[in-house]
Amino acid sequence: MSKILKLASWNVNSVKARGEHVQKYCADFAPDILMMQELKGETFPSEDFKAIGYHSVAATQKAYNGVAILSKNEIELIHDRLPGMEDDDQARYLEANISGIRVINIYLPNGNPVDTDKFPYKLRWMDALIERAKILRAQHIPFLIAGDFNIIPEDKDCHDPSAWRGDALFHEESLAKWRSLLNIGLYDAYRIVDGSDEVYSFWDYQRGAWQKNDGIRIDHFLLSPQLADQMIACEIHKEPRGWDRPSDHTPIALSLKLD
DNA sequence: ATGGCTTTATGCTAAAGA
Repeated sequence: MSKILKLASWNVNSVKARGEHVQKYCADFAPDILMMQELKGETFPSEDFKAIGYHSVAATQKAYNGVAILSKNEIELIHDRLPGMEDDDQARYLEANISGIRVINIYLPNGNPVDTDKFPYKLRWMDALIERAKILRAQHIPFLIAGDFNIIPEDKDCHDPSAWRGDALFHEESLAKWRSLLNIGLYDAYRIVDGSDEVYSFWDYQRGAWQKNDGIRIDHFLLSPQLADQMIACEIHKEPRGWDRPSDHTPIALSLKLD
């Protein structure tokens, strides 16, 4: 009898400001694992999630960044910073074993403006992620990388490609690193089933972007080959973006068949 | 007129997000 594991990833844009939304999402969708990014606070409200049946691990810092994993099953923390970026003081990486799977939650640097140090930092971070993924592939560990990648993979992943040319999210150098990551043998879960076009995961708060569906797909699940075989579904849950005082991102969800 | 956000913080302006 096989079991289904439901995972989701969501950039919440402050876990403090979005506490009720996260609780509602957990009640509605009941993910076994929820990965969150942009917690934006030094403390993580683990007790609030324990009260609804979730273990949690978090990497936090004051005001910026921050990532957390919630799980109904036990979590074995492996790394709370990206190997190869030991000097990085930004909270952007968690790696853990859950239910026999290596789960990696990332908040990949934005990289804008591209004429500042922020862009090379993004590229360096991606290089380290590629190296980490190569090691896990070589060890034949079934793993997935989920989170806010701050990468628009292709033209069809944004409403208006011309508006994003040269941006760090759509820059040739960023996309080259993205392709290197895929070429290790990872699969963009949303495209395994060739998910619908004009479905995005982020809409800017400004210029009526949500109302016009002027969005971008930058939140992703990358799967190692074995997990790609076990995938049942991958979909973007648009509803939370329409809630009152929402995050500017909406969750992406993945269902896996476990042996 | 049209579209002028949202969050955090040694706070009342600035920085960051994307």
